[in-house]
Amino acid sequence: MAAEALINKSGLEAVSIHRVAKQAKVATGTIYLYFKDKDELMAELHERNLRLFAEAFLADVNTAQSLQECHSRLWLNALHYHQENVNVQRLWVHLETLPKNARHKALIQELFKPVKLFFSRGVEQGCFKPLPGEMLYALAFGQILEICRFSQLREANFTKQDMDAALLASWDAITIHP
Amino acid sequence: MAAEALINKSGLEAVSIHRVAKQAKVATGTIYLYFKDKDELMAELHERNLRLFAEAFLADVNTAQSLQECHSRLWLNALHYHQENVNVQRLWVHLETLPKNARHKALIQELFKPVKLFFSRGVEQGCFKPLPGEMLYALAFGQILEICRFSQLREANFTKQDMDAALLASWDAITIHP
Amino acid sequence: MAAEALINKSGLEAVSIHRVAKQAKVATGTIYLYFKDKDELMAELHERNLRLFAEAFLADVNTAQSLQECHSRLWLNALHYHQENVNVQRLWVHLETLPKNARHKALIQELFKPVKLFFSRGVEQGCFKPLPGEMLYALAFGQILEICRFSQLREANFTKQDMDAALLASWDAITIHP
Amino acid sequence: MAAEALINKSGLEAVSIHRVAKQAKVATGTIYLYFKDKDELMAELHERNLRLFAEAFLADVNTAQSLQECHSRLWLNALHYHQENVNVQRLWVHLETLPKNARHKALIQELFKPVKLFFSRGVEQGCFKPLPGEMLYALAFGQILEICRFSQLREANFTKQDMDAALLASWDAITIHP
DNA sequence: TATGAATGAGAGTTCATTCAT
DNA sequence: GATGAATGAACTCTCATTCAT
Repeated sequence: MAAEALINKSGLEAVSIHRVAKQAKVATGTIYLYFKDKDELMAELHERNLRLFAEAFLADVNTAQSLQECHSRLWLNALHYHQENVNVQRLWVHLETLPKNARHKALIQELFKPVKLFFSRGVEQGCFKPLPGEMLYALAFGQILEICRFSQLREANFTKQDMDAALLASWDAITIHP
Repeated sequence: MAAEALINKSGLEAVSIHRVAKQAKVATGTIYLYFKDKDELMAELHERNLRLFAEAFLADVNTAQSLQECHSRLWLNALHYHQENVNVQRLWVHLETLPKNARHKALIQELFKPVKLFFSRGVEQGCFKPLPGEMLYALAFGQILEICRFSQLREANFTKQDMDAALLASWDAITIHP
Repeated sequence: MAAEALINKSGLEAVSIHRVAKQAKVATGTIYLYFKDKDELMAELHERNLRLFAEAFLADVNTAQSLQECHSRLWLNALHYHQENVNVQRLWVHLETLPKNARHKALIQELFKPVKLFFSRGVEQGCFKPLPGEMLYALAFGQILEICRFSQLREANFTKQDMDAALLASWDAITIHP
Repeated sequence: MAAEALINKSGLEAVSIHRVAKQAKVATGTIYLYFKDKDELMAELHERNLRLFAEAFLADVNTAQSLQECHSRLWLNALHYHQENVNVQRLWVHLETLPKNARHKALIQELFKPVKLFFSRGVEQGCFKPLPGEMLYALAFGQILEICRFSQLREANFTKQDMDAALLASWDAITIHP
């Protein structure tokens, strides 16, 4: 989508219908044949981003793998995605304030169902803490955005070892300890 | 500050100089007596927010307390702050893309120095994982924003027990395990 | 052009984008479809004025005419133009302070080439003083603006004879005397 | 006057009451104790400029000198003044469109009386063309602004000889030829 | 007299949206 | 379906002017 190129090039503020049309090499009015208004365009952009993230997040993850292997892949996938798509964060934060329609929530449910299953599997096996899936998600992956922010703002330069330790810490956070 | 009320009322987009002036019950031009331009207004708003957050975050925390007690208070302070100041997140993400000036970074360093000390104390005592302060920060508190997001979007209703477990998980994430 | 009408009606200060749009009976934004910004609008206005002046100045002047006939027509043309376009002077003075781009200077060179040729012809024939074209221009036509100013401000009412004498004086100024 | 410094520093557009007050190291309101409004301030600025110009114009000119000596001094005085006070031209053009009050006209009459006398003396002696003083003024000095404009815009570099010739041409313009 | 904070109209400019072609 | 000129409200910012102190 053309709007995406714009965001990555010049930031969220640069997204105007005019510029999106120019980038997509169509006329201004044409945009309105495909989207009711700018909000809808942004919502679909968000949906697209969610799909892309889900795809990247779940890449090479399957039920045949051990819990820890799954966790490790998910965590690293999320890390790499956010490291490479810095502007997406801003878009998310921006769009998440819009009134969520049911369709949207259903999509999220569907996209992240495998993650939910992964967590419930872990809980059933007595490996993960007995908590709701959303909470385990937050505990397991919530640090990633923060880590990326520190890296991006050059307030910290984390080493490979630091990252490995973070991955392990994420595992420590969700698993049961003696 | 009037701009704050607006953000909490109608979101970041609603912050126009006109509206800020109206909210503050002054004329448009008056704003420009106190701020060079909108960027400065937003930057000072950010600074103010940082201070307020730091204050709330560090409330009732002192070096006489045990590491775990400190951690517990910090975590709960952060949680409550974010639960009560939902829109602040969006402001932060917005403002963090602006070019950070040195003054800004210095402020952050200063405000969060006690947190840094807390982490280095824990590392020295062999209790926390030997990682940079920023990483421990991300591991200990990074889930909080995510937890709040889930709560706010009503995608999950966490119980008191869930929250306690999350606090413990945060502790698990940063401490060394046998 | 609508901006022109405004200048003639209410002076240079009255030229605001809003008013120009109103005069032209279009919306404000429409102006910006045709001009990048106000500077460009003013620059094109200036260019237009230069062309109109050059056209009026050179009307009915050709190389078949004697030097004195040429001079006489040029002088009267300039006089009539300035008498009928009083506000143009102000616009010129205003615009001449803007940084002149190369395109602008080239236009002036081109528009007034015939005048330059006229002066160099006169110099070659030993009739005009051997001076640069610009100087001869100033000597031959520089009084006209001043004459118009006096007339306009009603500080003097010149007769037809006065004007004829001024034309002759202009000729005296540039020609060689025994 | 403080406004003058501003004009010479940053041009006519930079003259705002705020800046004038700052330059003069008084409060904004203080300006309004001495001037009814901005128009009056500008009018007095104009008056001041007229006085300064008249003074410079008439420097070292007296009735004991020959007509040609007088003319020569006046012409050179005017030239030097305009060469050194480029911004004044713009101010004049700007202010001359304001409605001239009687006081203003009287001042001009008074300031330039010696020039008028000079011209009438020349006419009486049969040396100058029998024309109104204003016309002779235009013929004798009207080229100067044009010469300065060419010089300033670097469209021409006049030599000392060119200038001398221009002075002579001015004399030729106003005197009677056999 | 002198101050300077406050005013609010109006400047230039952008942009989501419409509609005749 | 597709166009893109036109719209006009809303934006940021400036400035002559006022008035309580």
